[in-house]
Amino acid sequence: MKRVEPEILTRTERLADEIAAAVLSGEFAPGRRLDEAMLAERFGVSRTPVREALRRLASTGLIDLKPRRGATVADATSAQLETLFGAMAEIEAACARLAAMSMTPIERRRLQNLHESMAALARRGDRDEYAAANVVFHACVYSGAHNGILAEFAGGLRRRLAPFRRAQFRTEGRLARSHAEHAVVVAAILACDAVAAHAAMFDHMSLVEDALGRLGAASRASA
Amino acid sequence: MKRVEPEILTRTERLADEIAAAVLSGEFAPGRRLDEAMLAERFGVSRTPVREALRRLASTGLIDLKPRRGATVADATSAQLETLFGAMAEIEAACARLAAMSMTPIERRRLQNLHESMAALARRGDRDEYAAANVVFHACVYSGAHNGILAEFAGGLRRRLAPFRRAQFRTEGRLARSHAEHAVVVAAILACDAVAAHAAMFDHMSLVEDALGRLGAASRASA
DNA sequence: GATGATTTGTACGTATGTATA
DNA sequence: ATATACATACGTACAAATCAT
Repeated sequence: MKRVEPEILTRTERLADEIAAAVLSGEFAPGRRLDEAMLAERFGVSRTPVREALRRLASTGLIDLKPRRGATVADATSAQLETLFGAMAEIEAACARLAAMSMTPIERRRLQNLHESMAALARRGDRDEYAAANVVFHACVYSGAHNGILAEFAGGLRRRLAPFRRAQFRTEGRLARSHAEHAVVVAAILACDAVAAHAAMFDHMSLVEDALGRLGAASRASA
Repeated sequence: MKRVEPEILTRTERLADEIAAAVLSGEFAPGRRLDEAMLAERFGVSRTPVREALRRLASTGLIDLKPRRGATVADATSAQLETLFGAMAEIEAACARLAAMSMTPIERRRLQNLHESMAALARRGDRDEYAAANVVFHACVYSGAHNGILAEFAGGLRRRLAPFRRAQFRTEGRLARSHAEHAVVVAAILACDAVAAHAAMFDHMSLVEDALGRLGAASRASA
């Protein structure tokens, strides 16, 4: 059996995840200055991966980055972040719609099997395994849409938002809810119901945005 | 009076622009490997700004970047026309959906005025003027969606498809039909009917594809 | 399948620009 | 306003992984 690619994570990527988690947990408050030396020491790496992680996070809008003036934690209300999540929801929903219409029987079967195998992971609460399987799940939908351009867009957005998505599975009960939402998506796709697939996927993606919205509201309230 | 910030450009940013220009001009063909040392020598800088420029370009989707395997120019131009048009239809439809929900009264008014002014152009059969106005019309919908990322995607697709779209308004009666289709889109957006706006725009874009499909079939038949 | 060449990932030093006293 | 301190942008060296032979 062919294994999915082993998901190589470079130090920069892990760092980006950790910094994002620190920001989302509120440890690094909005407006706080993030200087490279501090981050390097704190996470036990040199400044090079720190720099690259900061660039990556800046592209998602999580932090602001000005030349020669360093990085600060962006206001969680940053329009860019909201925009990214909104675009992601739209494009994933479009992929689900197309997938419902044009997936082959084999692709449908594969999606179903994958979804069922994820039930065990959700029950076990195995966050890492579930997160990995989740990536495959969504990739299935992309490829099932049979549109390389949309898949490319979706993949690009997913990469940009990866730190938030990984952090998200840390919240309690998220796995079970995610799996339940997937079930609705899968049912609609298997039933070839394009409208329902669109709606189900849109809902699923919107919940991530909700979590972030609550975070932003909380930090605004405390200010 | 406060001046806008003087826009300091770091070496990395200038490099990203130059590399992007080389890719878009076709000098760096899709699929081509972009190794850091080559780029560094060619543009007369060290590898550090090259690396950061590549990270930045990867986040826009212009190049592919895999850990330990380097960068390649994203294979976008090899994608089939059908896929491009399909993606375009989906994204335009998504923009129309969002626009129906979130356009401001002023934006709605502007869209309506523009649409009405295009009626005269369609009646006169002024293809060039109509085509120009058509670009503005769709740009209105993008900006009305209030999502910069989707607008960016839509604009990029429109640019890529521009050569194919130019021919389309030559078809007899196409102007009148286009305007009639726009009318449905505008009505749905003004009525804040998200579902109808999505459907109307999707139809509109699909018909464009159809027209081109017939054109392609005709040229193939004559070959 | 092993080995060497090439290229990326990482560490760290230096210079320049920014902010502060 | 000038100087001082400090953080960033860039350059370079080394290590590790990939690929070509």
